[in-house]
Amino acid sequence: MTATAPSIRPLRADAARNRQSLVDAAFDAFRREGVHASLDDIAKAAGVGSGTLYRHFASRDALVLAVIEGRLASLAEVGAELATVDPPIQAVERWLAAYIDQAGTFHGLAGTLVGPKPEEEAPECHAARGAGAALIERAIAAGQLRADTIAGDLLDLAAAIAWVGEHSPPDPDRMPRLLHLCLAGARPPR
Amino acid sequence: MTATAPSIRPLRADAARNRQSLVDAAFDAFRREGVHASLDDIAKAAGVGSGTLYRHFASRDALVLAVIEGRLASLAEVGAELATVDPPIQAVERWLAAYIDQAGTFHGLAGTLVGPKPEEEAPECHAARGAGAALIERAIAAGQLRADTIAGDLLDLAAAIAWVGEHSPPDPDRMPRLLHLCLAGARPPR
DNA sequence: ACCTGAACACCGTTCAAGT
DNA sequence: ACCTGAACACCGTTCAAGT
Repeated sequence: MTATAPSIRPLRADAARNRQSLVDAAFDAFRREGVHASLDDIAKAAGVGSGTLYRHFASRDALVLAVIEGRLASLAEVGAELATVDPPIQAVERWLAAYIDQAGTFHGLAGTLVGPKPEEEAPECHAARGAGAALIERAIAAGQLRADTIAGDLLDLAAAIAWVGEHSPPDPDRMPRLLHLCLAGARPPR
Repeated sequence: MTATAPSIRPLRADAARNRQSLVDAAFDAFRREGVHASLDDIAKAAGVGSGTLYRHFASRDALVLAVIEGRLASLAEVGAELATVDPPIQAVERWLAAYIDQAGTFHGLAGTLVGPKPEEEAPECHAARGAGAALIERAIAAGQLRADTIAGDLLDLAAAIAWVGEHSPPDPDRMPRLLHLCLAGARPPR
């Protein structure tokens, strides 16, 4: 299931409006209370019946994805831009830092991003992670990461670092430090 | 709040029995459904009223801690035993592997263990993490970890690795691999 | 001192009835 | 085609009444 695959036919005008209201209301609620905010309250805040929420979003994850869709897309773009930045390992570090940053937008979001099962991974999520993986492969090819580095390991570790951030007292230095540590561990022996 | 600090006076016999039934029932439920299993069901399975559960355990975390108390204690013991194992970095790796392993006992348990706020950290949890920190300090003193390594960083990364495990398809090689990567990142530059 | 279980407020999800 | 909101099953938490 590809989570809110937009139907080929456009939505009826009122349905499109409702959908957008739900996404807006969800953004507010997630920012205030995390991704486990009450769906009922979101529907109320959007001014629609709860059934309408379920009609548009089959699951909580689908709604979360819809809310961060744009951010995931820009993460993919950033990846494309960084593809020419040298040294390659720097590009990787910058991109992963951005990924961690995005994963910290809402409390609980890291759990939506980690280890997606291929068959149920949303396309935007796949694109974003693919962009990161490409940068990692480039750094491997340049000999700046071990040849046996697994891109998924570093992506999931980045999500895990964001998760640590959700459970720690705020410390702006900590997450870059943890990221740097993980990347250092993936450098080739010299 | 130190979570289920055992009162000085022993419990009445029936209360002690109820408490143990609750811990046993919770263990089963957590193993089957993770640490977010229904507290009502646990009380039912233990054959007590739900109020009794709340009387013995002020919060879900307190119940979780009571269930893993023994495992945390043995983690502290293992730490003491490893304090003479050489090389020190090996002792650290073995202990953190055990920590990750324990954190994987129940789905959701990693979240109970990560980044505990000092003032509300349970004593058993404090003892276990202290044992790990001691091994880390020893490895630092031996020059096998960077001098600026922060023990809490490695402990939380270990919990984070266990969390990744909760969200990935089972792969027995992955978590040792991720741990090894993190430790490699904390080795001194040479 | 401790236990019970009804009561309350809340939440996710479905679906018959409406437009 | 889409929306509404009542209905259902469930859950955490409290507390008056009991022993």
